[in-house]
Amino acid sequence: MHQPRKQARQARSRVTQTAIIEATARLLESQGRNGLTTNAIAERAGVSVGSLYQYFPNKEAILATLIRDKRQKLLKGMQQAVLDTQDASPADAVEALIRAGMMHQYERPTLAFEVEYIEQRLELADETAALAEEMAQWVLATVRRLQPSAGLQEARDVVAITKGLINAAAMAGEPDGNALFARARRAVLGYLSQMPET
Amino acid sequence: MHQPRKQARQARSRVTQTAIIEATARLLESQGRNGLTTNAIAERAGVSVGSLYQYFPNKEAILATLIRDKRQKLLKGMQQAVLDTQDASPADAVEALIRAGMMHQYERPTLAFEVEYIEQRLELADETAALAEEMAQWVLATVRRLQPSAGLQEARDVVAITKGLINAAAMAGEPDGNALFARARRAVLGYLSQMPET
DNA sequence: TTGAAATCTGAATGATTGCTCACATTTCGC
DNA sequence: GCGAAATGTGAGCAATCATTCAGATTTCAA
Repeated sequence: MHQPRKQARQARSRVTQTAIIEATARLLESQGRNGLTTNAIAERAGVSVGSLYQYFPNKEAILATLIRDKRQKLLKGMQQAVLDTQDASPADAVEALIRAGMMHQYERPTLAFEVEYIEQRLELADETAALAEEMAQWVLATVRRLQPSAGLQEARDVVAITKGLINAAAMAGEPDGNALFARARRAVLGYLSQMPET
Repeated sequence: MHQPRKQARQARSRVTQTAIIEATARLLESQGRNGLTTNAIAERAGVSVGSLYQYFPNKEAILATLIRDKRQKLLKGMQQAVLDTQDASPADAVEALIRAGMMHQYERPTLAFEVEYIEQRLELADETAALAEEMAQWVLATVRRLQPSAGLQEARDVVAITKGLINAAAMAGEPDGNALFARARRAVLGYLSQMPET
């Protein structure tokens, strides 16, 4: 039984690794989980099947890595937006956060949807939940500047609402990211403005 | 080559047909698209594999039928809600519509999510888009009573926002449908209240 | 009661796919 | 340059799965 290679020492191995992940992403976008065979990944990445197993113990691990990468980048982008707007007005801060999160996903909306679907059925559930919770915390911090009575549930809802809009736009093949952003902004600000007073 | 049976004449055949569809739904809920093999469907339905092919030309056709059924029921439920609230206040009408659509999906939220995923990658795209558009029209009619300036895009967004909240709740295993409804109501009414004045 | 149509059965088939392994090629410190 | 470590190769194995088909069982009109 092959153990995946412990450490990549040469530059070319990192190139291969990246190629595999990117090939996986592209195949997911174009074919969904159906066309995603190990042979297809290898071909698309321009390497042989064997190479996949030098870096990943199995197909699921490739997906897991891809998903982790995506999630990590999304989180970083949102953190950055929060930090960048500490001196801005609350409304601007919320806007920037939406824009950061939304645009990040909107760059590859189909991929974002696939990733979300796969996450559910992978052993990543716990890990993903933890990351989602951290994301909700950052959202909460910003949202509270606008609506101090907001709680974690509201933060999660803001994320959910945004995701819903992105997915719908992706399925409809909607091209205009800015129009989408404007509507997401309305949805989020509208939701927050309806918070029960207490 | 087997042609799927043209017409079911005996009662037992309808029982079998229903059992196959329901078994497919249950498997989707519990295992996702992975565990969904024809043999598993047959076993769960308490029939033999051969029987599947008496009623469906292939596996995809089973899924297509399931999806069509679900969509049809959802549409009917929402139409009913609209008709039932023609004399009610605009706010109540919107509420009833949300409740009808949301609760229908929330009964089996995991299945709803799977169905939505599969729809995308099946040849149902056009058919589904048509149904979605019809749904949007019904939503629009009701939403306009509250916000006359609303257009088709807003109606679609209302649906998307609600879907986003349902999916998030499903993934989190949220048990309280009523709390979810309250938040969906806030989100939708909030979104509509932020409509640009014109 | 009977026989033809309807329905059901499940082992067998062929295609697909995840993964392995024995070997080839490339890199790099010395 | 040299050799060992790192990296890459791809035909082929074993498992899985959608689908078929020849025949068994059930239904029902006459």
